[in-house]
Amino acid sequence: MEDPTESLTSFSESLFATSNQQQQLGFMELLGISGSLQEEYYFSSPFDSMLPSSTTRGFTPSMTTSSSPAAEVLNNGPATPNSSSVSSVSSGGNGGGGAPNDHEQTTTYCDKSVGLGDDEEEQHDKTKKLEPSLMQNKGLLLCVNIRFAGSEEMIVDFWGLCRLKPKKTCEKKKKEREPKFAFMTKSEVDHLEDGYRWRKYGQKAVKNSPFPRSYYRCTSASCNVKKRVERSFTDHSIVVTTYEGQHTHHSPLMMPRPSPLTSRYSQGGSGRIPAGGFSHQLRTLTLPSDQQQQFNNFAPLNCGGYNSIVHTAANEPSLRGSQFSSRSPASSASIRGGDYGLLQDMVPSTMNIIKDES
DNA sequence: CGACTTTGACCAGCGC
DNA sequence: GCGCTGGTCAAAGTCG
Repeated sequence: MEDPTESLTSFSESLFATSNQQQQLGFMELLGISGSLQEEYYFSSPFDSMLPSSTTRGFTPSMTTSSSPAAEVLNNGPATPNSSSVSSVSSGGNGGGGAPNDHEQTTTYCDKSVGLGDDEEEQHDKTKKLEPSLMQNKGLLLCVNIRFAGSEEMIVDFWGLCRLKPKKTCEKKKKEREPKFAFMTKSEVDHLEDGYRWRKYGQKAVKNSPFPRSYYRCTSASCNVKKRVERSFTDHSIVVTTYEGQHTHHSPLMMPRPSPLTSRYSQGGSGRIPAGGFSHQLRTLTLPSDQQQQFNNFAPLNCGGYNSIVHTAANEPSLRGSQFSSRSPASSASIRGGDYGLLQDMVPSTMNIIKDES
């Protein structure tokens, strides 16, 4: 059976890597991250998308495999206690010089569920009770591989960005919450070092999962950022980290290790977090024009100078049943400096975001 | 001794 | 109203 993580990774890559057009799209525009977001955003679980399409609102991928020298496998070495032991397939390009992969995946997405308009959504809600996880899965939008630096190479997958529309019945009741962003990380360690200091304040057993969920709070006095860490019950190697809120301070563990790549980004940074203060590299992402439009259609909000991308992709024929061929060697896109600064608020600072300049 | 983790208790939201 | 679940609190324990 195909590894669902890999398959979804493949999909996400293909989303960005299928065109020769070099249109660039800011990463945070893709994410729709902004400090003034009023809704909760999630990166949906890939496994939600693997659920039967009759109940899933995400893509329903089907896959084939074939050989491709352009693909690569990362981090096949033994696990280290503090690093990922598992890796998913990354797209081609230099990407750190991984070995060629054995197979390429061509992913076909029958995203009948993606693109539900609000009306359609409501109709859907009326007729079918959805699991909470499925509710989050209103469209797989984005998946980015991030690698840890050096020997602690790791792949982090950003899964589809979804908007969780609050139920109308509880709109008034629910207290306003900070925007949430979830990251799925293949890792053996639950609590990934992300440059900030966290204090664990709770742990709860999760329903339908043998793994407990841990609750952390940023130890900075004025910072009320929280994060939840739990393991995916469908793939125990995946750690789901959900961040809530935005840091009001710089990373206390930030170690300035400027590199040519990071210094480049530091020039265009937002100033939010000094780009040179991280050893990040950005893997460029390119979105073909039609797909960029697709992502732009996910962006009804324009907050803080960033066009957020979250939107139901209603009536988007470009994604319906579209077939993406991954491992395009021409894959690249850019994450602009300002977006990058915001990204660093979200992404563990020990991760390297691979910049693919091929 | 301070910072952090552990863990049981408590509370609120939600569905039935 | 009741029970389930998620989220948080706080006392106790651990560690450097």
